[in-house]
Amino acid sequence: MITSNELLRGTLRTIVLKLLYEYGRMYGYEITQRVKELSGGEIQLTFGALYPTLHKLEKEGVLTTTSEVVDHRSRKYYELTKVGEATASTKIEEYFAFIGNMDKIMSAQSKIA
Amino acid sequence: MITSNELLRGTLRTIVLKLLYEYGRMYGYEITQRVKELSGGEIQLTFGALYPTLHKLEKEGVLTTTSEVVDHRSRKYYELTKVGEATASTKIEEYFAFIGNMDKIMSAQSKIA
DNA sequence: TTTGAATATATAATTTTCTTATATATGATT
DNA sequence: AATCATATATAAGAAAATTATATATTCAAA
Repeated sequence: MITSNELLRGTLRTIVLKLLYEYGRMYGYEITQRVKELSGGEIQLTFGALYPTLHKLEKEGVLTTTSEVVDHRSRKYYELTKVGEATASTKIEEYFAFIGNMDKIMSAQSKIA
Repeated sequence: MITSNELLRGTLRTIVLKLLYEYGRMYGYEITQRVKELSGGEIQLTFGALYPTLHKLEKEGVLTTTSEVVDHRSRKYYELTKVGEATASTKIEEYFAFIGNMDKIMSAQSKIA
């Protein structure tokens, strides 16, 4: 299980934005569960990283929050703003571009079989 | 050009190990140039991140150094140790596994067209 | 001839980001 | 009664990266 793989560094914002872009409003716990589920249990976000990131994105105007009480437990839903949707869209594109470039490096071969 | 894309965070060790694994001994400047070349100019490593990483890997016994003077300029070559080769091999596998998992997240779709 | 670009390594200060630990609280299961 | 799952959050510390700076040589152009 990848919890603190160094490669996870730098991907948190991108993951959060992608999920909110795709699924609409979500709450923090839900985001961690969705990531776990989608990755077949391999990627597990930590709350200590997630919440500060969500709060930062809110402060930046990328997302807005609405609180609800469900089953006597409070939930805080996060949703992309209009600006946030554009941000997410850009980040998603940047992700695929970056992976394409990384792939060129990580698939490089000096010795041809 | 991706110089300080946040996605680059956490990939430096992996990139360095991959290049040394594939090309054998290289010097710091050469690593930055190879990365730039392989990525079509899109990924540019910074020295402030590269050298501390190389020194740390040396300290960990992952690589060894040999200094040479070429054209009156000193070069410090880095080479994987036997332990380092195993480390690199593992890291390379981990990279592809991680990307596979990220892909599941980044390709998720809620709305089927 | 001197200025700038390319080559080459390195460190220090600061900032950003993440990990780990901790706190709080409810509901369901054992 | 205890533990697991659900739910949010912060604080201390560590790790990693950015930005700035320093040093020095070679080569080409102005």
